[in-house]
Amino acid sequence: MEVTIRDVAVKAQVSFQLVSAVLGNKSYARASAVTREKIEQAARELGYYPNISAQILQGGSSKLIGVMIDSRAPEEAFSLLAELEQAATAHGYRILIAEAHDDPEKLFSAYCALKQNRVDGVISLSHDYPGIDYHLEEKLKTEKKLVFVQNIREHLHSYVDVDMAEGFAMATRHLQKEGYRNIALLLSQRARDIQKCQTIQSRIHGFHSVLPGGNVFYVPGADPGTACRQLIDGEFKEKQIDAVVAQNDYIAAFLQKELLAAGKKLPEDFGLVGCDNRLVCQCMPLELSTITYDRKSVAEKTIEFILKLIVGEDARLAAVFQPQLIVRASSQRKKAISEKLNINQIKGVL
Amino acid sequence: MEVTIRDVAVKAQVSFQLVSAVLGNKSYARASAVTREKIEQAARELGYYPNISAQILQGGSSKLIGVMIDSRAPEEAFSLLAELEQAATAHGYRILIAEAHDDPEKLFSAYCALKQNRVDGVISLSHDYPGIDYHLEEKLKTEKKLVFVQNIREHLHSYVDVDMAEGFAMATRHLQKEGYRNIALLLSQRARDIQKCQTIQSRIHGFHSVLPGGNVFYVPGADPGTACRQLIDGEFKEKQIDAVVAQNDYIAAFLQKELLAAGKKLPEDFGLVGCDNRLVCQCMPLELSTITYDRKSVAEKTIEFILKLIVGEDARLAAVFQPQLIVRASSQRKKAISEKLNINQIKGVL
DNA sequence: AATTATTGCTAGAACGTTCTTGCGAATAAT
DNA sequence: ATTATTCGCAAGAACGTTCTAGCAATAATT
Repeated sequence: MEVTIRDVAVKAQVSFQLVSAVLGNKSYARASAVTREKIEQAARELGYYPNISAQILQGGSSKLIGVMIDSRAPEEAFSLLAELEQAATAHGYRILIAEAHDDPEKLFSAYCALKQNRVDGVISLSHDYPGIDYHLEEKLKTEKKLVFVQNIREHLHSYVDVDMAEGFAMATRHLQKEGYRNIALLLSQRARDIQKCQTIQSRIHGFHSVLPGGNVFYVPGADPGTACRQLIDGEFKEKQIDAVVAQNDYIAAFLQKELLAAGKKLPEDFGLVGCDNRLVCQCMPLELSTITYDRKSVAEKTIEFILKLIVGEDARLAAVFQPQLIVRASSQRKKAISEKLNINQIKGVL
Repeated sequence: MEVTIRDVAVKAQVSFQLVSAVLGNKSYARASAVTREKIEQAARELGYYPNISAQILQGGSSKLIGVMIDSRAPEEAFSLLAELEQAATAHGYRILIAEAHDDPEKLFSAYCALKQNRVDGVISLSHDYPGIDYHLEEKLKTEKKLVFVQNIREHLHSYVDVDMAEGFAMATRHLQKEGYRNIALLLSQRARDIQKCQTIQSRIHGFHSVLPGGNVFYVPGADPGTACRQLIDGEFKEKQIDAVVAQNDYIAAFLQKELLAAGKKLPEDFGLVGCDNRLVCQCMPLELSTITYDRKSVAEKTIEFILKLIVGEDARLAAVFQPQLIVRASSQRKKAISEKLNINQIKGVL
């Protein structure tokens, strides 16, 4: 069925071991130019390509990098995955995905599955599911070739992270400078109950570093629209909130929608900053300001780290990227007031 | 280093072959209850898990399904990938991803890489890159265990598709019923030059089946906003277009944004239907009507097919799912007029 | 001219499985 | 009471590689 090294050997009339040495151009391969050519031609004619399983079995590498990801993760995770894929292929590696739900047991079994498939290294991409990776870390104290992306810090393992605390601080300061008086933080409820969630905590921390004791609200991921409406009529009015930094762009977008429907003048009455710089920012009536980072850089650094670990570097590698604030119309109060920009521009809507 | 079957064997004081038989509970394994327990306990204590490479080598299956995907593909592809991942794990399989750019050579090399990794079957997920899969099909005439998703039909291989022609026809008919007089199709430019692109052609075909000779426009993916603005001021005005079915939700969203900015009364003056039912539909000021399909069903059918092919079913399997039209505010002209719905609702915007 | 190094190759062993065959002992069928 | 059958296990071989060792023949060094 399968073309093996032995088939090539008989065709080239040499030992199969020599074929292995030549085709894998090993340092110990000592073959004359003629035999070399004979072998290569035979391989070409037979359409030989090596059996990776056999190679792995005798001690080789799989050239596989395992990625643990929650398939129900936010879109960001997948766009990061795409970048990881790109970076990995650039170095001759492939990505093996393992489902990693928010259950620590499943996460660990995903890890085992990856190891069974002889991946050379593992990347943990599960976002927003706190406690889990911590659990995993407990179990994985001995694992060296593991990189956490955007979810763990100050632990045993290597990681690549984005300083979202700073990102949210930047956004809050920006809203202050634009003249908003009462800025709140709007988070997705999904993560509410979990105190240890790094991604949530850093957002809160960054926000409170600028506005100690500032209001934090939550909307459920399931129906953010109605929740926003209720907030606008209720707590926002009550506490005179006039600007929001949102956990992600979609929450900001839903809020913008409801603010518009409630008759608010934007961005004068209410300022908005989202997070992630998704496409939705640019197609909203008032383009959304947002906190973002360079996904390509993060992915490349992650691959760089895992490759270093694979070749045996015995260190805890860490990198933290600085996020970036993209200022668009949704938070430019001063400009809007001075230029009466949006008032004129959108006046004719209905 | 690694815990092998032999380690378990010495600990349980049996032959390693018996360990293999018992742990893999083979039909030919005949062991007494006591030895069985001894073996299992030894395995547990040593933390044994099988070496897949060795299993594959002796003829076993990798329990891997390869997916060829363009990592720069639209988000839909990745959400489908997530569903595939789910469905595959439900059957004990894992997903191995291979980068598949729009270059036929690279696509083929991705295929080879998957085969090298001994995947049991292959799924082609590359969207919107026409001609490629056709090329691939040429090269892969002999490959049986291959399923195309949403990009090829009427060819040699098995496929799962969505009848987007019908979807776009439905959308067009719906807009007609709502009283729009001059409906256009708005496509993404990226695919314009390629005549053979199935996904584009079926959209056009569906649109023209209802409106023969209806206008088709294109916007570049890079800057849809400005393009929409130009269309509104130019050709839409000229040809008195008053409704659009868009290739995807984002194009529809950008158009809505620009229509609002241009002072159009929506949905009375202009009707909009998008495609894919992404989150953006629901956070736009006027929620977008959209054409969608059940990604979960498509993914599950795909996995069902590939599993059938893997177990040796020698047939060309095909499934075509019917899309679904989700009607939201952006196309409900009659309702808006009769209820003066949005006029009142959004009046206060500025 | 004798020793040593190098070249060009073959042979053996190992990686960790699974499957087939074999072989005594216990059990069942005739 | 004798032959068949099943049970409980072990031994051998194979899957396709790579790596080390070894052995001639030739080339380089003394």
